[in-house]
Order: sequence, then C-alpha cells, then structure tokens
Amino acid sequence: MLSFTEENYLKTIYHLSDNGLKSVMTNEIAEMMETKPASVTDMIKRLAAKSLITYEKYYGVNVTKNGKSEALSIIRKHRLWETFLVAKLGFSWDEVHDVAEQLEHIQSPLLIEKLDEFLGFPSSDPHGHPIPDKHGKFHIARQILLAESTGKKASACAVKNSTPAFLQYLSKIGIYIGASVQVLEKIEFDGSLEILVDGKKKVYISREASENILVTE
Amino acid sequence: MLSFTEENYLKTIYHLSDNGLKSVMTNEIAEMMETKPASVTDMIKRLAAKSLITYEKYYGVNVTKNGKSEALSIIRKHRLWETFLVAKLGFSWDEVHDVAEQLEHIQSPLLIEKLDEFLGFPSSDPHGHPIPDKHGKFHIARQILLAESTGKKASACAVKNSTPAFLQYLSKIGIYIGASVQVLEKIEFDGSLEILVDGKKKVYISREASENILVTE
DNA sequence: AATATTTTTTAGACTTATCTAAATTTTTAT
DNA sequence: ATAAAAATTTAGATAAGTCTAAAAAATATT
Ligand SMILES: [Mn+2]
Ligand SMILES: [Mn+2]
Ligand SMILES: [Mn+2]
Ligand SMILES: [Mn+2]
Repeated sequence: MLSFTEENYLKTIYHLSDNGLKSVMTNEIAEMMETKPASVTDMIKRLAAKSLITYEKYYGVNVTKNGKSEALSIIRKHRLWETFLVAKLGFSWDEVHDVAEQLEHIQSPLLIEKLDEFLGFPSSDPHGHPIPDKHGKFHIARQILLAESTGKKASACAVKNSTPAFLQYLSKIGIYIGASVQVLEKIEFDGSLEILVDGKKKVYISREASENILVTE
Repeated sequence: MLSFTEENYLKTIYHLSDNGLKSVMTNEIAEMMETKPASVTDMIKRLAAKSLITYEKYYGVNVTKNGKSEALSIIRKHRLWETFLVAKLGFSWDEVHDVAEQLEHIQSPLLIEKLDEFLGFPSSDPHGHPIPDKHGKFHIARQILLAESTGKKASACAVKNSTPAFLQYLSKIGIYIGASVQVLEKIEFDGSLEILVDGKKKVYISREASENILVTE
C-alpha cells in the first residue's frame, strides 16, 4: 500500500508525463510538488523500488504500467469526489479541488464503487475532465483550445487550469461547462479574443485565458 | 492544526474519559490504540503542550474544554460520514466504521456543514450514537441496557459494541435500531435472555450480548 | 514498614519525509 | 574541447511517530 505522500508524488508524475507518454525530470516534479529536488530524488528512488516508475539517474523517470494504473485509480477517486461535491452537496466548481485532494486518499474500493453508482457513473468531473472507470479506461472527446477555434459556434467542454481564481473568473463572465462560445474576433495586437457566450453576451478574454479553455466544435 | 495521529489519540482519550468526566491512564490508552505505553507517554506530552489535555506524570490525563471540543468535532464527522454511507450509499451498519475512521480526518468545515444539511441534520448515527451539532451539543435519550430491562416492551435504540461481528449477529437475529424487543425470560443459570423481537420472533441471547444493546422503555 | 508487583517514564534506536549545503554529472555556450 | 551553467544527487540534519529495554515511581502484599 502507498502512503499519502507516495500517492501524491505518483499522481503528479503521471500528470507531468502526459498520461505516461513522456519522461519526467526531477526539477519539474519538485516545482509542481512545491518541494526541493533533493526530496524528489529520495522519493523517486522509493517509487522505483515499488515498480511504479523506472528511474535512470540524471535522466528522469517514466511511469510503469503498474504506476499508471495506480495513478488512474487516484485520479478516478479525485474526480468522483469533485463530482459528488458539486452534484450532491452544492459546492461550486472552484471550491472542490482542495477537498478532493484529501478525499482521493481514502482507501475503500467499496466506497468508490458505491459513490460511482450513486452519481450515475459520470464520465467527467465538474471541470470537464474525464473520470476513468474502475479499469482505468476513459475517453477524451475531440477538443481544441478556444485560442485555436476558427469562429464556428463551439461548446466549452473543459478547463486546462482549474485554480479557483480562473474558475471564478469564468463564472463571472458566464462561461461554464456546456456553455456555447463563439470567437467573433481575434485582436492581432495581443492575441486576445472577443467571444460570444451562450449566444448573447459579448466579452473580451486574454490570450492566456483562451489557452485554458477547451471547446468542441 | 492537529495531525491525523493526534486526532486519533485525542478521540480515544475522550471516549475513555467518559465524555471528559474521568482521568485516563497511560496503559488504557495504549491498549485501546494498540500501541505501546512508551509511545503514549510521548503523545500525551504533545497533546498536553497543545492544551488539549492536562497531564500529571504517573497519574494519567484529563481532557480540557478545548480538547473536548476538538474531540467532539472529530466524533461529529465520524458519525455524519457513517450516516452518509448507510443512508445515501447503501452500506450496511457493519461496513461503515473503518471507512469513517479515515473520513473523520478530512479537514473542511464547509464539507461538514453541507454534508449535515444533505443528510437532513441527523441526530444519531447508524449505531444509535448521538451526532454532536456544530457547537458540540448533543442529546442522549434515556436508555438502559437490555440486560437490565424488566420485561416491558422496549425499543432498541443503540449498540454499545459496534464491531462488525456483533452487528452482523444482531442483523441475523432480526435486531436493528428501532426494533421492538421484549424480555420474556431471564435464564438464571447464565444470565442469558429469551426475548421477543418485533413482536414475532423469539430468540435466546447471551448475557454478554444483552449488555451491549441499549433500549428505551 | 519493607518487599514485590505493576505502571509509567526515560533513553536510545529506527522509519518516513523533509530540508540545506556540498559534490557530481549533464548540458550549454564559447 | 573547455569552461560555465544548470540539473541532479549525496551527505548530514531535523521532526513525527513508533519501538525495545532499562530505570523510576506508584501501588499492592506480606
Ligand atoms: Mn481537482
Ligand atoms: Mn492528493
Ligand atoms: Mn464508528
Ligand atoms: Mn480516526
């Protein structure tokens, strides 16, 4: 069984590896975990000893099949809890992440089975992120960055950044998962966009914001 | 903020102190926590340093007002989660304790407020134990041991022992919280009882079992 | 009141997780 | 191909929580 800390490292490494595709470097992990590289080196040795990652000194780590499956189980729990908090307890989408960071470490397969059922086997969380099923399978819809949208009417389907500050801003300008969004004009000067939200509200958003909103066309 | 371990010690001490009434000895705590007296001595020094208990060397500890309030908050969370698991997720009463042992340590006042509301502000958990409100107030109904019942028709209102083995046994013989139970005969030889459950089922139960069932007459 | 028994505390060691500072290796730039 | 810079690892320290063994204090027994 993994400790709380091991689970957090593994999840972070998995995310940084792009679902297990890329190698991940010590300093990246340290930055993401808000810890020191020396601590990361200690931990990756331990995770490697447990066959969750492979580690080559000075060349970073790769997630093993085993590690990927463990990571997906934690991500599944995180997203199911976030869904529960919003759908059943009336949390808003910017309030759930930190609580889910704690809840994702609860050890009880039965609990997760029952929670999944209680929620009606949701396929995505309040931020539009896919929820892996109990075998770790999930499906990502074809999606593009709003920044790359060509002006067709599209639908907001996920956020890339899920910090409270960004989510609160999105709520303020009327964007939510499922909202209709259409790029009306791209401002050459700074790459900002004028968009139409839900067919009625015109707003300007920065390039940075537009690169953190995913849409389906 | 208290660590996971500090919370567990404090809760155990509070329970052993009979809601803050009695002093609690090192060895009692060690036995209950399944740990060694030396470890307990370390921890009670730490809890005393945080003013959650008072500690007099060789004479045990007492829970402070502060400590009582912290303990009640943990107990409140434990019992709300147990109620959630049974009422919303369909757990049976013998499956919830171990999961609640983990969930009780989740730190989020908002979560507990919302969970309480979602459950309709329950006043007792699946084992008939009172759930303190957010100020730590709770009410214990007048209750006696089934072993001391005089033969009047009574109602099972709580269990003293909540181990899965005992709870499964109770379920098997038809006893649940709210069930009608009436002592028909007390067997002099070993103190066992013949009882009538829900007005229709006659069963014999041991003295020990009868001392772990609480009823209201 | 002295001795034996039980309880509790102390001392010292181990593990996990963290840090800082120094050493090493790799990468980049000249 | 060197030298400089950046990334990474190692070494050594600290804190929480645990343990065993030994010492000390309280309680029970004669
Ligand atoms: Mn999240
Ligand atoms: Mn986490
Ligand atoms: Mn319980
Ligand atoms: Mn607990």
